[in-house]
Amino acid sequence: MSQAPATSLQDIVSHAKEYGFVFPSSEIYDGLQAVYDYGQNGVELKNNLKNMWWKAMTQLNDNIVGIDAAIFMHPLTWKASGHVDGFNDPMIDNKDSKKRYRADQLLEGKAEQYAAEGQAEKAQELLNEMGRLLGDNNLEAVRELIIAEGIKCPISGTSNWTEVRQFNLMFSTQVGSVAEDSNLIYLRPETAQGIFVNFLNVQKSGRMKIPFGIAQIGKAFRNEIVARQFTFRMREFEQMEMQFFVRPGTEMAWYEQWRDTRLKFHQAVGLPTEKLKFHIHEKLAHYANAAVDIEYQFPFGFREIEGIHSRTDFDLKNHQELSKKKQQYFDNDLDENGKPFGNYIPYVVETSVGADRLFLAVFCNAFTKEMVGEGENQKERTVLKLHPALAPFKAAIFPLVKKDGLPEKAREIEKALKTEFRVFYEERDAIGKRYTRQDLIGTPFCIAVDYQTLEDNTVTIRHRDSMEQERVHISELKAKIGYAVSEQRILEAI
RNA sequence: GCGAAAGUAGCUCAGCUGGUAGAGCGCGACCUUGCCAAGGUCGAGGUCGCGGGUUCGAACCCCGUCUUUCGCUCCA
Repeated sequence: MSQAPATSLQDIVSHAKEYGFVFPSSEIYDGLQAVYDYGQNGVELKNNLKNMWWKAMTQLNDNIVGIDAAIFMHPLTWKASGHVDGFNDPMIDNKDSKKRYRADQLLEGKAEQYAAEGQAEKAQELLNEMGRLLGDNNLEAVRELIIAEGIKCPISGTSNWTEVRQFNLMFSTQVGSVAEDSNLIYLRPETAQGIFVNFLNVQKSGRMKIPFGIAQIGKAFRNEIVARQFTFRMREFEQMEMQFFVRPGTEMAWYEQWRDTRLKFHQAVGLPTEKLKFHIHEKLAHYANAAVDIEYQFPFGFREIEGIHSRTDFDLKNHQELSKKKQQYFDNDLDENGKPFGNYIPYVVETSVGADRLFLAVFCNAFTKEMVGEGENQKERTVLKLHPALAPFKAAIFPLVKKDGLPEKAREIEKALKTEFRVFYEERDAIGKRYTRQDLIGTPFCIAVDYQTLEDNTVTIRHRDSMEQERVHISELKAKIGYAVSEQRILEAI
């Protein structure tokens, strides 16, 4: 038995394109970097994943409801979230080493050096000056300050710096049909804020009691410095986020619970335990007091597919401040002294999955090259071993040959099944070729209609992963396929 | 943004020291065919990423440009 051939990301990218899962955006115009389109099979798989997530959140938890907020939001939203101030990093390159640094980090490093040398005052002065210049957006002065401080590139040892440039995380656009009157607004860089600004709307209209959650699936947009690794980093991507509102002080318990629940979800959709791990953030973002990523082992290494963050009351507190609208909740539950917990701004535990990353993880995991057959008949087979509930097509129906009434019989079966499952009918080419085509797109079952079918109404079901066949009566098909492809199997495993 | 490599049929790729483009698979039609990419016959499909230059002549040499991949920088 020879070894199964190694698979690379390149194989997966090619397969995704060849079989209608993912196409490069605007390919006829040479493409658009870091943007991809989902094809006829990709959209099915992605929709199935999104649907599983939606049900895992809203159907399995009676205290979680969903919303669908707009992509456009009031500009102050991004002031409150910290995206305007927090993610505009000034960048500078060293011309000799070609290394890029964050200008503020270079200056902070220098300040630390002063502090270590006992010149605390000088260190503070430098930081103040830097803060002032960055506040004024005076990038040229920041560069001059770096040069004046004699900061050198650790690699090249020179001060041959380029100008300082701003890295813009958010995409902006104009709202208002007349150019002069229009306002600059941003395409949302995360869906979370659509949930936060609707926190009270949902809480009041749904009579929600803490703890409760709001789930949302939607597009978000970010400028990436580099876009690599296929759909792992895209400028336009889709998030599946759930913000869970809790009483302050209870957030760590909920954080741990959601961390474990979310891991189970990824296992339930078919990602193997040994390819998943937690990665705990040591350095926390400006809004979090605890953060962990669920990482999947892609062909290019372990990478984040989901983040679970304890966001404290950072977002709601800032929205309250900027909007001047109270974001408080009155908690009627009684504390240990028998008094209501009363008014507070809830703490938030966030679970945030990249739909595209989950898709890529599931696709990479399903993509299998294996050797089948014995001796001289041994050959390579490529098969997408998707969880049956996620597969674009649930079953394919083939008449063994295109004559003698077999196609008519097969069409009858197709008609009976198509209202329940997405099925594929094909009568051309040799049946082996048809089986192979279905393997390539991950169809779990192939139903073959042969001469025996005409006599006793039985067909063969060929199983994708084992390639084994079993003969069943036509009347059993719905139950047999239905169980295998049911979402219930996934939801029960969470 | 820097460095390196690549761009030829739907896909994977070949194409020598410059001489008007090829294979395999796939695709379409027909014939054959009783279960794992089956055989046969015929057929469609390419201004060789784009623009310029050198040359009698460029897929090939030179310059520019775009796109992709890998590495570095960044990563909420």
